[in-house]
Amino acid sequence: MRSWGFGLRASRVYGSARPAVFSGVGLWPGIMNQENNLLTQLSASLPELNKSEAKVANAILEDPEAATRSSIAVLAAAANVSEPSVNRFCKRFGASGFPDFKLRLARSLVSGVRYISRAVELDDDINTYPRKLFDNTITALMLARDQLPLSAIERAVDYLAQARHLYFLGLGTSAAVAQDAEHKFFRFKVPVTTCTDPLMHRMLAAGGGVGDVFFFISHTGRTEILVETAELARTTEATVVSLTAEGSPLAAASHLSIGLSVAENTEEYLPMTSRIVQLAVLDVLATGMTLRRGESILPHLARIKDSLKSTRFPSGD
Amino acid sequence: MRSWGFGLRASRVYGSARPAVFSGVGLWPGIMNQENNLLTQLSASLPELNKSEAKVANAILEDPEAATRSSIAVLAAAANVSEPSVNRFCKRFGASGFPDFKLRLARSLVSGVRYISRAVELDDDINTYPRKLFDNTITALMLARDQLPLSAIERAVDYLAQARHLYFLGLGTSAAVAQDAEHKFFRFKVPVTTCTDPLMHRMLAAGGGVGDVFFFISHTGRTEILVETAELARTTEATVVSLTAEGSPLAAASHLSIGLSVAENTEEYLPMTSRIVQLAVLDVLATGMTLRRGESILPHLARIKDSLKSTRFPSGD
DNA sequence: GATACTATGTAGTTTTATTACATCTTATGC
DNA sequence: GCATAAGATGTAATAAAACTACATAGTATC
Repeated sequence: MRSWGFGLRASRVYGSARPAVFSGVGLWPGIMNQENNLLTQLSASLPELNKSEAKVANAILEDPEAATRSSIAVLAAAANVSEPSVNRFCKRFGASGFPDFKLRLARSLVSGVRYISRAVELDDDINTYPRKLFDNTITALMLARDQLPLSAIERAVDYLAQARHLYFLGLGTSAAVAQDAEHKFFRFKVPVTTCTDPLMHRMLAAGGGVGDVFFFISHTGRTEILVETAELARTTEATVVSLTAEGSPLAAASHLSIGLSVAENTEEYLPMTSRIVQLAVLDVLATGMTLRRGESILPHLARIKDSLKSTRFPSGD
Repeated sequence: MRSWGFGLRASRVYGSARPAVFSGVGLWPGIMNQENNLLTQLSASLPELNKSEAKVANAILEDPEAATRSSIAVLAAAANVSEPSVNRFCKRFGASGFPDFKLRLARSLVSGVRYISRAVELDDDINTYPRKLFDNTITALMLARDQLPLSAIERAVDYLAQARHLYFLGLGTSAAVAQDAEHKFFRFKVPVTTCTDPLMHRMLAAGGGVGDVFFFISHTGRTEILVETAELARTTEATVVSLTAEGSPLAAASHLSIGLSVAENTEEYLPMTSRIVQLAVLDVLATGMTLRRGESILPHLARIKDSLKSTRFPSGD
């Protein structure tokens, strides 16, 4: 018998039934993450299933919505298996039977990420591709959330909170992320510098001193000029922090690296999910800084926010 | 007979059945808002129901979770009514029968608790606040995904695809979003201009002509200078598109508005979720444009992507 | 108080799901 | 390469659940 890949194995003590693939219980009702989403489980355990079970799984993945409305007979016919096979399939996934399984499936469909194969196809239309893209982004965020290097984040907040001058440096798509960071961190009464000129980067890095924090942002972590700038900054008294791919040259060049492992679909031509995850992490850092500063910073933040009021048309609410 | 409060009345033409209390159909399955949440409906129509139906409704409201797991017999017993009464009850609420009703109920339960945003508290620690922030972002994306104004998006893609020159204009946090958009849309061989200087905005807008598309990005849609610029652009032959709050002055000033209703937590001092949703929508637009251009654009996109290779340290994979 | 209509329940029917068991398939040891 | 055993899958019978037609009880109205 094959191993299950999650450390579960068949125990032959209690009878001849195969082990449940998953019997996960939600944290609390309504909150779903990738791990307890039925569809995700289904496609994840696809290779571990035997022939007829795989047929059922595929039939469900094909049109999960329809599956929730079908009777066991209809689904069995769609999958080309017998009704008991469907029933066994349901039990393997922790359900008490087919109706229970349908219920779980229905729940997963609501909050879950619908499409398992998420690449946009050339013949997708307006009803499919926006959803796929959102689902990809959501999935990436869920993944990142669950793999967040919390200790690195905590240390990064330490550095940021103590910084006398912040530099956010990024190129290409990451330049926009750096700009966003600037718009966030200037609120903490720290001078923030962002720029996209790599020569300027070098000069800033060369002039780094105590209290300066150079924060590098790069999806790949392999852009030569950026890595060189980071190395240059490290020869000074400044602190070098990076938000980049785990184990990349840029990460190696930094005092502290917040390692992300966002798998940007290599088939995609447009950078999508990685920068959104970066932004979310920067939100975390900025919030961490707010918490570090304590209540005293709140009036200051409020003042900054209110300063924009007079530039706006009054709103109804 | 009393009126139902939604303009529905009993029509005695087609037989003696009482009218359905609600036969709302979601845009597509999985989309729920307060109005078509079954529990909300249930308690709302409680006074309109007759005795046994009210008993059933109460039994369900008492423990909706249990109701989704019960058989019709169990629920009938719990409500002290007969099974057909439960069945009729289900049909009155638009379901095809009891199983269908349970399915809808299960979905409602998920979506009911789903849209709770969890605010960060001052005493949150590293184990709680990053997760809260990610969850809030994910929730915002799910909400946006489910309320995406698809027809507006489709029309926006039309405009963008036909544009001879694109201008992405935004201020503050939205400036970073505009910059990101520039980094995406230049790939389609269209001249793209972004800038953050409002005087420059005005001059650009004043010079708008046929084929120019001004794309305004603003969370509130109420920033005066931006709205004025949009109005100015509209006096020219250019097309004005906006990605902003539904029903805002900026939306009104535009030929086409992609209306978002991201409820940025007003207690928050840092802009967070709104810009991420904006970015995701821009991803959708860029993808829509790719699809519109068809296969022929792919080599071009690949060339642009490959152009960066030589700037990077070689990677293992 | 009779009438007509609505509401609710009973009993039977149909549909759906589950179980027990038989058959076929696949892996393994000799 | 065959025998054996374990597993996988289907068949058929059974049980459970849901639904329908119809009967009866309740209620409002004249």
